[in-house]
Amino acid sequence: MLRLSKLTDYATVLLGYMARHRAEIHAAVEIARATRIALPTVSKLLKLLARSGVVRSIRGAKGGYCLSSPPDKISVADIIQAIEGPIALTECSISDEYCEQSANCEIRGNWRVINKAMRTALESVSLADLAFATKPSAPLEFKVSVESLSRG
Amino acid sequence: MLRLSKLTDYATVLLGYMARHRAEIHAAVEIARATRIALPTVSKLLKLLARSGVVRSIRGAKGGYCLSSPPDKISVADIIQAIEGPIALTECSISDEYCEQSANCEIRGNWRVINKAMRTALESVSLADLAFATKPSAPLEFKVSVESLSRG
DNA sequence: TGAAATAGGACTAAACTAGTCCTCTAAATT
DNA sequence: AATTTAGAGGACTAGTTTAGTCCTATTTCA
Repeated sequence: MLRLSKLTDYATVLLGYMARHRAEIHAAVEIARATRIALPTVSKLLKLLARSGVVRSIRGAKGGYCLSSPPDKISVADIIQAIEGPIALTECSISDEYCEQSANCEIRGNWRVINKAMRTALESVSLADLAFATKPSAPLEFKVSVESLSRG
Repeated sequence: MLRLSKLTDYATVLLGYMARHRAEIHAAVEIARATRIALPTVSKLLKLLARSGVVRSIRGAKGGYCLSSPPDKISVADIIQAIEGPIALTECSISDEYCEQSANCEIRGNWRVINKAMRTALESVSLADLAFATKPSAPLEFKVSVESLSRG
């Protein structure tokens, strides 16, 4: 239903914690305790996030994870992509398969534009926005402007 | 993966056909033939679209379906909602359940803003945009601006 | 060397999706 | 009135995906 997976939701929670306690190395167990997300799940998520470079892992005793960039340099799009793969609303926006019908492809060409806009929108919101900007005095601002995209 | 369902994709194809042949009543069989989507699937989709008022149904012999408004008055958001239900990236943006942790809820409060922005974005693109605006001379324009939303 | 961590991947149950099919109801035609 | 055409509504199924767990290997510290 145009829904993010639960795991991505968890990932933002867990990265939010890391953002609020930056410059420290956090073991998976610690993050699990702090966020009350089950340890195996936290582990899995951190591994995914590490693989795509959102967090850095330090192996061995006293190891753990830390954010690989400051929270305002990590976008929501980065997080989603780390957990769910490429952001694309429609199938053929990723895999450029043969479209049986030109009429359909017209439609899908335009879907591609919408996809692009979505991605841009999600790229414009940072982990810092998610993790910190919750004071009533500082509402999250959000602006996207995607114009005159030619389809390709 | 933040993906629309195949069915929604089909729905846009089939509504695109209807948009391009407006002012006519189309039986499900006809639409199925024209779009090369299997009849039972087309039926199912049209029923869903009828239920939420995107198309109007005419029962009985010589019956069929037609768009209930002009293509530029039907938004992509309408179509998605008809097929997939409410547009909300995160779970608790719909069902306002109890959040175990205030830290988590901060994050989720901000998700709500992003959801809103997404919805606004999808509301700003019409079926007409999808179905017609594919000429290289007329690229699909797309502009969203969501600012200073205070969280609810 | 032993303990503490992550890496990587296998595995499972539950949920969802896509797609089909069946019966019922409504309207038009004859 | 009977017949035919077409939608309404919902049940059902196979296949896929998601969420979550667990196991084994590897790395690092002490």
